[in-house]
Amino acid sequence: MLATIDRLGYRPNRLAQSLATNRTRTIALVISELTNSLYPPVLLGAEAACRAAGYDLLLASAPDVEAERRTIEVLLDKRVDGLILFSSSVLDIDNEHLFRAQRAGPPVVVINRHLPDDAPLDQIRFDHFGGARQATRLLLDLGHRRIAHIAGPSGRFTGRLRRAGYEAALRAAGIEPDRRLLAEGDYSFESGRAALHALWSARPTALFVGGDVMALGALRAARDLGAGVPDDLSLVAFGNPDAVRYAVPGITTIDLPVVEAGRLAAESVLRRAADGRDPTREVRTLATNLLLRETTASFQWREEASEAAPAAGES
Amino acid sequence: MLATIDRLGYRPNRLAQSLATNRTRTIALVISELTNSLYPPVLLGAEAACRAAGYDLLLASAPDVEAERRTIEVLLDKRVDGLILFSSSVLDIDNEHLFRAQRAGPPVVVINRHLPDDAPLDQIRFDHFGGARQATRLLLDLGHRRIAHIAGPSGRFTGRLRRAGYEAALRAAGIEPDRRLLAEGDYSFESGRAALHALWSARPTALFVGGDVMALGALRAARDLGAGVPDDLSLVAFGNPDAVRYAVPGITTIDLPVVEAGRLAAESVLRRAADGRDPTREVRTLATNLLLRETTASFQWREEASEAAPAAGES
DNA sequence: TAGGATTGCTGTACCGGATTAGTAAAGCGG
DNA sequence: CCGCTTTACTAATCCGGTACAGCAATCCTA
Repeated sequence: MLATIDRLGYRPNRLAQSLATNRTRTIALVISELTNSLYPPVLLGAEAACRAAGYDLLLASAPDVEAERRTIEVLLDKRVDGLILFSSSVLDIDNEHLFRAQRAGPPVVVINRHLPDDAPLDQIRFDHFGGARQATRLLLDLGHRRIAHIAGPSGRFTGRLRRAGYEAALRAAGIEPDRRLLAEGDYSFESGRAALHALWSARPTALFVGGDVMALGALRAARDLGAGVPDDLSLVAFGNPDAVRYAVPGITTIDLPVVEAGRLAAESVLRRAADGRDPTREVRTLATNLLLRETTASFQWREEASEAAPAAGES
Repeated sequence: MLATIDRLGYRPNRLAQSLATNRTRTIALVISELTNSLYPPVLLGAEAACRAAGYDLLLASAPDVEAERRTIEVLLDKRVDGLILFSSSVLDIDNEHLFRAQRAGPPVVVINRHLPDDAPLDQIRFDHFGGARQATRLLLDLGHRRIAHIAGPSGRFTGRLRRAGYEAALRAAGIEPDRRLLAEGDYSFESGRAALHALWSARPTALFVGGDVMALGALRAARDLGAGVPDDLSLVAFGNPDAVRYAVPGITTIDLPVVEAGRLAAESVLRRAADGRDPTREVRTLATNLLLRETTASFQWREEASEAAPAAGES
């Protein structure tokens, strides 16, 4: 009997099955920029968790909020059993459609999105503040005092939090953040390059860059300026180590646990899909990892001495 | 009446709808490596075409052939109306599952996959041979005679075709390809770097690299070797210009019309989804574009002259 | 104005399974 | 060996729509 079924190549019609059971055994992962190097590992983690639970994972792209709204509608129409969003870090977007989806539809979990702690859905966060503090501390521990920062856009919470972490670390070391040592970029290569050019007159000996691609730009700027890295300038980046993989020298990076984020998000959504409506909400914040590579070195007096005039001391 | 429907937020159950109509108004795009910089534009093109036709586009990942097989099963189970595959360029994979899907299920179209001309599905191809010939001709026209080539893996048809185009261009110019000017890489940065190091003793004045990331590696190698680009070595890459976006100098690249490939693939699959089973098969080959940037320059005698001994002439 | 054609609406049979009720067969203890 | 419970299989109903048939009402033309 079973052999016959197999021989005839029978496959139950999942549409009919889903219509009857009201479950599709499918989770959807909504991503914004396909190019973002953080996605592949997130997908990896989520996919593994889903397969382990016997669920399928579908992907959908949503380049902007409007597309996200549409995409979510489509996925709800397809009756997915769960929704994972890893999208925009923009601050002032309207998230009402997420709440509506979560209310009427399947469980929703967001990764790295700016939502209040008491938002009615599970959240996976990265510790941008702590990571930035970690980066800055490293530079402080190496003896640097004039530590510049190229921040992400202030319209993104990632940019804001990282800057806040940087400033907190400085203050904890008794250093008042210097306006002239701060620049803002837009996460692009060019903005990173321009930022370091602009900062250079303030004579930083170390630099914490709030984004991986911007760090590549800063590295280029250092070469433009004839500044040796790490001899004349120590550099720490924040972001995906894979994105800066081909840079020379290898950039010391604050790494985000993205695979784990994907896994946790999937597990979260799967649990809720199985257990029915559980009103409790989880907000988990994942710690960053420091990946020491070649762009960080102890502060050396010689550079300062070789300059025309030593900068006014600040301590 | 319609207002009431709207106010109550009624949405027809697509599962039931699809079960009854046997159509899901959904196309699936199967991708292998999420990191591949060619995907975003393909997605762009395919998505636009699908939306224009009122279809939804879903994504699914399939890192290897086994995963691809599974993924296709899942998508067939979901009763998608069409399947676009843009996956592996490996030569000796078993494509039987594709044919089976096409036979029993929705129309299938492949982008850049090694299949015989008479395979029972639509194909979108890139003119790897022509593009490589175009690249090599450019270098020939600039006066170069010692043109090296870093080929992709011979286990990939992309690697083979590009190498063939390179050799054809040389022969057409009366130059017999020189074994010592040929190296094979695996499309990785490191292999490109190592390849140019290995080729250097053969004194090339120009280099055609069969892959974008390998070209970055070659560029690095040139710097390792103290060779100025393009002064001492002209360089043309094959692949996605975006992938080498941040390289200095800007790498002259043979560009693939990926957006168009996505669009054509979607249109193809949509047409078949609508028109029913049409036994004719289309194989379309898309021409490449030459993107002139900064790594190509005319051959200058001075370099040869400055060398210890001129290479044995070949023409 | 009658007859045939077009239009509009209602009713019913599916689509392909899951679920549950219903029934027959088998198992069990007394 | 009988009556009751357990197990096995069959039949009916439902999931939420689509599609087509059937019929009444309206329209057109000769």
